[in-house]
Amino acid sequence: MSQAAAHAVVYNLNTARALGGDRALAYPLNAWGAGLDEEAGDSLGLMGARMSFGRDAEIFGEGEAAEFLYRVVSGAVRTYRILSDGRRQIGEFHLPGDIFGLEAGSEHLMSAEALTRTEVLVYRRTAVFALAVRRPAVAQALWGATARDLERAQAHLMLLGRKSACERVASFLLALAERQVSGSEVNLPMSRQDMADYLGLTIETVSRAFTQLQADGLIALKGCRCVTLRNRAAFQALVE
Amino acid sequence: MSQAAAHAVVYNLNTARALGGDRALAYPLNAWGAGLDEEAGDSLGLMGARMSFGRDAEIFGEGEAAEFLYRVVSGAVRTYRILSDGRRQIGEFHLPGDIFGLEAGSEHLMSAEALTRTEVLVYRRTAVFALAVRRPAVAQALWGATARDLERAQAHLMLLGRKSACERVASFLLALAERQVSGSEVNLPMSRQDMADYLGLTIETVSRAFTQLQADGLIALKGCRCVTLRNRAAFQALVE
DNA sequence: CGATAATTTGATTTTTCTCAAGACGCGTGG
DNA sequence: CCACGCGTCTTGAGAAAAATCAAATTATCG
Repeated sequence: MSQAAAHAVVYNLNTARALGGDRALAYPLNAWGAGLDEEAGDSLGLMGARMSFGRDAEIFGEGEAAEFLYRVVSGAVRTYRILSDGRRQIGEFHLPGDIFGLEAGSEHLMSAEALTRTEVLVYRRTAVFALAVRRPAVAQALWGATARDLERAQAHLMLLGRKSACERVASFLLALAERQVSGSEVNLPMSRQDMADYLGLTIETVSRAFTQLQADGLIALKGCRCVTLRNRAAFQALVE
Repeated sequence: MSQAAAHAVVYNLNTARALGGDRALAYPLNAWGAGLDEEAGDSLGLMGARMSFGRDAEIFGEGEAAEFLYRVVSGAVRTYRILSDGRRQIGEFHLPGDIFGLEAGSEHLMSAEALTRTEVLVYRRTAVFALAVRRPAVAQALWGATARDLERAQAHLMLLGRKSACERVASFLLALAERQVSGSEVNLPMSRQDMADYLGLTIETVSRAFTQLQADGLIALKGCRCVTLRNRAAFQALVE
């Protein structure tokens, strides 16, 4: 995020709910434990500043102070790290409803960029933490968001450790389908390169996996950014 | 955990601090944010039941109800999942001071086993959550433990995605060294197979990486469970 | 419609896995 | 104290998977 943009956010959050706009939110923060559907979002008493980012715009960078928490309203976000020799590992893709930017320490350990034009709600970290002290519901929501991030990172680990290229791509598509509302038609907001960097593969290997899955009748492609999952059972078998 | 053992724990926790034994604790739960050293452990007002597990004993299994949180007192723990065809992916190794068993949902998504004879403190999940509602320090500690778990899972992801076998092993050794108090001498509580299943490699490849690192003068082996890290600078370069 | 970027496909090389055998370490029992 | 046996670790050779390098094809956007 640029310094100017960051300061704008500070101003907005400090001037208390100046911006509104929490109404379109699809997935609320959740309470302790398994109550993932509870409408706790509106009870937070916090209203994020709305910000908008263009395609490939940086939302925050590795090493920056972790001043804010973010919730995706529309669009999609990738968080990633770059190794010294330029290799990139994408940690997670964040879709509408997801919270990102949570850090144990005071600095961001990853960078975040918008995949496409993306709107986020921005919450001041200190404000959220301060409120959490007074309101258990906020503390619960904060923990729940973090625990779900952890769960997703662990699922990602299972992909990278011991799966073949085809299995990784298939698992990825299935997980994406389950996060999107649509039925068996999945829209891919990310490029093949993004997928490759998420799955620990090269772009060519990802492409070949798509070709293979198509040949096996597991998917159909309507352009390279739209996939239909056929034969969900075979998918589950490949993925498990 | 056996049913008998689980019930014993329920009993102990329900009968309020019957067991004591929190005094030897090395690393407390921490507060919001970066205050990792804060002595918040004693302020929790929760006293875990102490349990002991032998080598390879199951602490909990995938799919079981997540009734408890665990803190390692001594020994070491692996959490893992088994894929349908028998491949095992280790999610994390937990050393003394670490909290494990945190779940967003109500079921454990991984299994946990003791690597060696291991002592843990066991906290009833519902008790911790109930206390967190009344005491912000407990909520903070809970969030901090979860956020650090997330951080570690993300670091693990960076290892698996885009690194060579040697880089993975070197990164692993360095991370382990940084978690242990000792200087450059690292004790390995896990087998080569455990490391392989953590790093997404085969046991042979891990062994060859050790041989390579030794040939390059980056490590020295005193038996296969004790490694000395020479040339920390070269390590950092290999790892970054 | 044309230019440019993204994706797919092909040929070859590198890395890691697999299968096999040998060495080492460790605990047990003589 | 030493020999034996068993499990773990290391080493080797060949096979498989994915990476790399290169080119063709397809999508995207002005």
